Amino acid sequence: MFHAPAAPRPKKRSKPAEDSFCRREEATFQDVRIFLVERKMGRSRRSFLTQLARSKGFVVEDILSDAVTHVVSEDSQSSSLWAWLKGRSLSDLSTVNVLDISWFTDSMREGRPVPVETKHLIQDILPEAPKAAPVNTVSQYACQRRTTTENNNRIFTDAFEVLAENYEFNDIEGRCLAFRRAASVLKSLPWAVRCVRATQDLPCLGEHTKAVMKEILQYGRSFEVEKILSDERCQTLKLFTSVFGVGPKTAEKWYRRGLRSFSDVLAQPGIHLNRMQQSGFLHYGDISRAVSKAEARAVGNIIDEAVHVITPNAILALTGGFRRGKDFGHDVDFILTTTELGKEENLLISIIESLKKQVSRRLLQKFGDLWPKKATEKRIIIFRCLESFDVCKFTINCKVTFEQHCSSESLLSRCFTLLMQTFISNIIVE
DNA sequence: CGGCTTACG
DNA sequence: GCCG
DNA sequence: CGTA
Repeated sequence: MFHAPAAPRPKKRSKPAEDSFCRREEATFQDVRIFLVERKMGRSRRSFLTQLARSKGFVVEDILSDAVTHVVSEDSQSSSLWAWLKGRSLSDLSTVNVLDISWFTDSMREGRPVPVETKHLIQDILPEAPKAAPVNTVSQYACQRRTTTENNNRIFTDAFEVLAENYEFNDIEGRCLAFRRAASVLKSLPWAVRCVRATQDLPCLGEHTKAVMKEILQYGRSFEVEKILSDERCQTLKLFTSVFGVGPKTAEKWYRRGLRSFSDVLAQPGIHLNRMQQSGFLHYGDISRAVSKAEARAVGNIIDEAVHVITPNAILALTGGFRRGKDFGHDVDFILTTTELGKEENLLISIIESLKKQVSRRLLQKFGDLWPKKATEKRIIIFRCLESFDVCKFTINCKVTFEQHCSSESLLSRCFTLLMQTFISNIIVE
């Protein structure tokens, strides 16, 4: 064990405690002026430590002023300490050493102020970066913003989307994009904008967008937007582009031919619809209708079955809007994960083949007498099948669309009868 | 003043 | 239109 | 050109 030295230490630099070194000019260490933070330390311990330090020739200040060089605290919760320090109107906090009690005890032990080391420092947790910055800082990049379920700024985003669409119809892509971005930023806010000043630090909002917002805040409507909405050409182009397979160019072409309605288009002898547009008209109602969460889950179950026949260990997870808690969506997103590298090879193709057969089988069971006369599988399109994505070792990003025409009301059949847009994305192997 | 996502059918 |  |  350790034993106390038999003889007292020959000569410590200790001074008699009763001597008063309270006065600065008599202290040994003139350039170190300590302030002890009472919080968490307590008044009695503070006064004890003050006396101790002064007895050893240290300067201890009673009040926190610009004269203080070393602030010592027992409160290791730096955020609250720094918040308190910032509240004391010191001229320059950055020149003050903010120290743990360990610096003080080390210094007492040594009988002199020990050099300040990193271990002694109580550092401010990123000078108000995590506290104040996120409150009104919104990334200019959509992928760095939260995707919210709520849109607290619909009055503005609806207006922006009208303007964006109008610029798109007029082939002004830049401005179109700008208004889409502005709408996207406002959609990401967890709060409703009440005055233009509140948009001060938001990205993608500039002179024009803010003017529109100001107008809406003031009058509840935008003159510019209303003018667009009342425009016949815009209305017609909007109608035409609502058909799957019909974009701004085709819509414009039809409009210029004098066509104004679907019947005009369908009755027009010279118009030949491509496959996409044929599907678009054929399934117009189904495509327009939202997909419910129950339908999304049902679609998931069906795909899940097919997946497990092929790769029993693979995991299919709902993602996208439904995973975020949305009740309705326009598509259904999944992430399919395989357990081993290589298992994803041809998986998507196999699943699609399997689903094709399953669709036929199920519909045959359910509508045996109708099959295959009325319910005919039309096609399966694989839109994308890529091997890329930095974040994963391997991914397949694939959009699968297949359609099935059938007129049943049942949930199961609706999964197949509506144009089932299933976004099987990111087949990930980690 | 130029750029504004990218790939596929 | 907004941004770098 | 249209879709995702």
